[in-house]
Amino acid sequence: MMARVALEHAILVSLLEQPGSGYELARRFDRSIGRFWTATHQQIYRVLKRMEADGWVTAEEIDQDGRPDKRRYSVAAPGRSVLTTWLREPVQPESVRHELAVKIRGAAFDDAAGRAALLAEVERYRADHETTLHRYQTGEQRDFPDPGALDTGQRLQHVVLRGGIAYEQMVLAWLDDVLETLHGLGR
Amino acid sequence: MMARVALEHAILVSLLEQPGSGYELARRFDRSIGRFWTATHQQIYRVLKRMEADGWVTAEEIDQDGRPDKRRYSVAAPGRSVLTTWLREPVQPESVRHELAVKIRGAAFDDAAGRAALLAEVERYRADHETTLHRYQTGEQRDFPDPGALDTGQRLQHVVLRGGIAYEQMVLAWLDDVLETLHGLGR
DNA sequence: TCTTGATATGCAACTAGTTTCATAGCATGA
DNA sequence: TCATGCTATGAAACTAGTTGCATATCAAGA
Repeated sequence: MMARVALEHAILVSLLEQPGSGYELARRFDRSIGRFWTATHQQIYRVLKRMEADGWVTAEEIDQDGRPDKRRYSVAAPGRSVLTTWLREPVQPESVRHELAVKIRGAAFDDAAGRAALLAEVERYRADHETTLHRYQTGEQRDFPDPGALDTGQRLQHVVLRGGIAYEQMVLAWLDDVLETLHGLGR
Repeated sequence: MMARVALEHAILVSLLEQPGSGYELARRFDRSIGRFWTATHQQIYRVLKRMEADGWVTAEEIDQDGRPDKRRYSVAAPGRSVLTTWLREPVQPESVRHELAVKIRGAAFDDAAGRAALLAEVERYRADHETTLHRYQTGEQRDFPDPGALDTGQRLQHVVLRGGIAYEQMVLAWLDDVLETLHGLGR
């Protein structure tokens, strides 16, 4: 039993890369880690409590002046061994929840007004992905200016980021195809 | 409240395209619909019961000789109006759960043996995606041999399938990049 | 004959994830 | 001064999704 769990492992990786508070983790899940694993702050706080109780992570209270205190978490030895065990297990297929694709097929059962509304939504959605792509590309130039001079961890982070960039570029090209197809229905 | 729900909507679209039993839906979710929305047969049977109770779908008992009876579901008027309402709501960002990406970043905290094991997993994973791509391409040639002569529903299904193909091609190219990067760490 | 596998449906128990609400200090700008 | 927004954590209630088990028919092959 157990085996796929998942959020725990993403948190362990993130804390090994850089210890931090629940709040900081939530922001990372909105940014870098969130590219391939999403989580709300509620879930993160809950899972961190459980991981602390199980001895996978340790917490340190940090007084901050001007701001509320925070609890900085770090990975403990048992957490690290949980992670390495998990790393050697077979990779599960990625799971996709692509609402837009469902809506596009659903548009066949709506009228012209509905398809026009969908078209506008696709354009908004495209703009969001364009913003995301630019953010990734800016991050790449900032964090990996000299790809020849990276250590192991940085090279692995870089190849994952390149995956995010390739994904966004693919999505943008596909959305152009979708827009053209939706326009073509009207003719 | 309510609004994102989701599996219900994917089932409504699938049943509008073609009425069918829970079992048949589960197979479609393993194949075509499953490209962008996954669900187990348990979840599908449970949601179908609820949708039937809410009057979104109607069921018809079908006797089959040689096989167990089945219940064929069709979308009823209230279900159709639920769907069109949902179609006009803003599209939620797709949610990605990409375990492999977490493991790649995690590999920075494992030893050479762990990275070698990951490399083998990435190769197996790549073979799976190659199979998926071939299945999509075969399906495309079978279902859309003449892209000029398609009705609205088929054009929309086709553009979603092209998205699946573009996704698989992008994944394969990225996995080659990952393999090269993992090999490069050993040198 | 016996096993395996496909068709076909479902309950029960569990785990994961979301939403709503609450609290509290300080900074910034209108 | 007042509203807004960011930092920071959390409880409670709910919804969604997974896993394990159970059942039954029939076909195909060992």
